[in-house]
Amino acid sequence: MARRNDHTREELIALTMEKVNAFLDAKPHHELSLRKIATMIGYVPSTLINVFGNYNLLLLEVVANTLDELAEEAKADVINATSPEEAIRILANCYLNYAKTNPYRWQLIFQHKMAGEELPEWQNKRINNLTGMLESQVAAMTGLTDKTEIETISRVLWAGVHGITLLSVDDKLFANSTVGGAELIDNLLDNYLARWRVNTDD
Amino acid sequence: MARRNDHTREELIALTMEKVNAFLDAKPHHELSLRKIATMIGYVPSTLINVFGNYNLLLLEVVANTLDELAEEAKADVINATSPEEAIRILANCYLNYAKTNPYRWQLIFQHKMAGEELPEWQNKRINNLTGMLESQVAAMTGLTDKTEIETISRVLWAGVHGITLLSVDDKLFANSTVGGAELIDNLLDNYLARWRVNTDD
DNA sequence: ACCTGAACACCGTTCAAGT
DNA sequence: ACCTGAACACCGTTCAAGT
Repeated sequence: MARRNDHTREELIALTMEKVNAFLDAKPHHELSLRKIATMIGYVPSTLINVFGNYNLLLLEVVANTLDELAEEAKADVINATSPEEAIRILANCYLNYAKTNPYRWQLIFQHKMAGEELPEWQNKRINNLTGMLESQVAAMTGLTDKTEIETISRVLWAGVHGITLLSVDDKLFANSTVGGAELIDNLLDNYLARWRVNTDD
Repeated sequence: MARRNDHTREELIALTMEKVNAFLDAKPHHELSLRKIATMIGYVPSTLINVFGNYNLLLLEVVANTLDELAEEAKADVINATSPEEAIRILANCYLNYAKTNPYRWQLIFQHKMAGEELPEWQNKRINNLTGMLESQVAAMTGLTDKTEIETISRVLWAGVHGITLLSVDDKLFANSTVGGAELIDNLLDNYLARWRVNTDD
């Protein structure tokens, strides 16, 4: 293949993201490779290394895209909430639904390892953005002011929903009955949140 | 290397498990490879394929070993429980502690993918054995008889503890404060189990 | 019949050679 | 100066050749 200059650096990034996301709509990320991506976009592996630094950083870019998409959906969904508790429930179901409809992209977020390197600051920001949404609703619902307490409750909720989603997407619930992820999330929230629920009859 | 017959098939399996477990005490499984294992035990890659079928099945054997070890520890720990709720708490902490002390072996259980092939029956048995321990304690604590309800509660507990453990081992809790896995598990159980706790003052 | 060396088709990354 | 072809050091798996 001769020297190519059909695309700018930005176009190459966009093209790569597009093709990788399309691939992850159908197949898990462990069937993907740098060389396959290079073929998909009509360039050579070393071109991708040139643009992204290495394969790990390319995947991190994909993860960033996915987190942005998830955050957008979450923001669009919580608008309809009429109470903080409903907002928490909407966020939890949004998380499960996103993972169920985009299993391979969602799995990549958590199966992606930085292999020694530090997570870039912009990635931490993205995650703090998501956890921040939850924390503000927890604060509003419970009326608590202690930061550590709000953080603890938010982490428990997130870990719980995350665990249910994970086992649900991986089909590792091993339930003999037909208990699905949505029912488990309902059960978790019904009972865990009961402690802080303000009596609506007051 | 000349033809080797120093070990029986069983000795080769035991030798492999020993070396792999030792490796996973220090390094994550994604730094492991069939070829490295072969070198470790002084054999050739194709010998391992001959014994285990393929690399995936070799790792599955390691996972089985780990699950057995975890089940043993869990069994040894619950004996000291003076109530079903305490048993649940012990099981949860045993899970977290095992994962914390053997992070790379624990990660392998859930990061290992069968790549299309079905999970063997003996592996399902091992997992049912572990979830069964939890279900019987949930049944004892709540006094519920509905199988689906017991299963739901058990799955929520497991997913919750699993999620907390996962984020804790991966250092993905992103907590600014010093909230650790143990505190989160306590918080989850304190509040989630409250609904079914029999008043001890009665 | 059983075991394995060599070959095969991959992989991510490097860097000298070309434009 | 910038881009990339070819090379490098890996990977899991196959199977013909050897014992």
